[in-house]
Amino acid sequence: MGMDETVAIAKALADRTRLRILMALTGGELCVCQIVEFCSLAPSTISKHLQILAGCGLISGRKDGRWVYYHLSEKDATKNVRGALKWLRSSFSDDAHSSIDMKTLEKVVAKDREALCRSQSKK
Amino acid sequence: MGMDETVAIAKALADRTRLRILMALTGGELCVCQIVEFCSLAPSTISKHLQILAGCGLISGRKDGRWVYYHLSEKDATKNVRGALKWLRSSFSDDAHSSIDMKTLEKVVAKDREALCRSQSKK
DNA sequence: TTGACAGTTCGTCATGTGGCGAATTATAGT
DNA sequence: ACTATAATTCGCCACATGACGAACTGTCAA
Repeated sequence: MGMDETVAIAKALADRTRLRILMALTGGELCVCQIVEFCSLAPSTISKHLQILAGCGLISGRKDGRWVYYHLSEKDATKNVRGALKWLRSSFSDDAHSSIDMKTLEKVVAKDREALCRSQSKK
Repeated sequence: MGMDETVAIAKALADRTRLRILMALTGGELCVCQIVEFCSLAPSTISKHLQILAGCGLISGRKDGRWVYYHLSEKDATKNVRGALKWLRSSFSDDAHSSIDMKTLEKVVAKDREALCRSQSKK
């Protein structure tokens, strides 16, 4: 506990891509391939971001077969993490751009998950 | 407004020195030379940190003669900044290390301000 | 007006960070 | 067992960041 934890959390939040991931996860858990599609970045890049977010407890992963689903930490999180997520939620709620981004997300979620993964492997 | 502001705030918080400055300022405004002493870093380094914190509205400066005093933003801050500061306050309050740091700060504040500046110019 | 000095800005350097593709790991289907 | 594939890890590169000292700016005192 202490300042180092706070620095780690702030570092995790100090990146646009990671904030977009967290914002996307406010709608519920997502598969890695969905996050990759949403962010339009390489799977290796997204995986690294997810490790950073999970490393300080902001998100948690759940493995289901070949797929891994990530979700925001809730009750299980430290008080510090919960405070950070609370700030983020209020920040997103008065963010005009978020709503545009959320539409992008809806399109991704609407796609069939298997078709999505197949389309990624073609690249 | 929006995500860019949130990223800027998070970047500003993503550094141990800047967090220590913010923590110190929770006790009220401080002169730059006091912050320099508290952090044990070069004035140019501290100045840069203060510009970053002020740049996203977390702190404000007040010039008084040759001295500049910085303080945490309050009512004048955006909702986003106020949310971030609220998170930080709760974070500092359960930080065991903060109390040690605050004693360091007390010693700095206890020193005569002019004597402090003189001792710095000797270096 | 000249000198001293608080603070900022500038130039430089070492280190940290985000991006990608290639290689690796683990799981599902044939 | 073998192949395909979701995800992670590794190695690399370009760029951002934090540190310093030197130079600059503005203000007070002699």
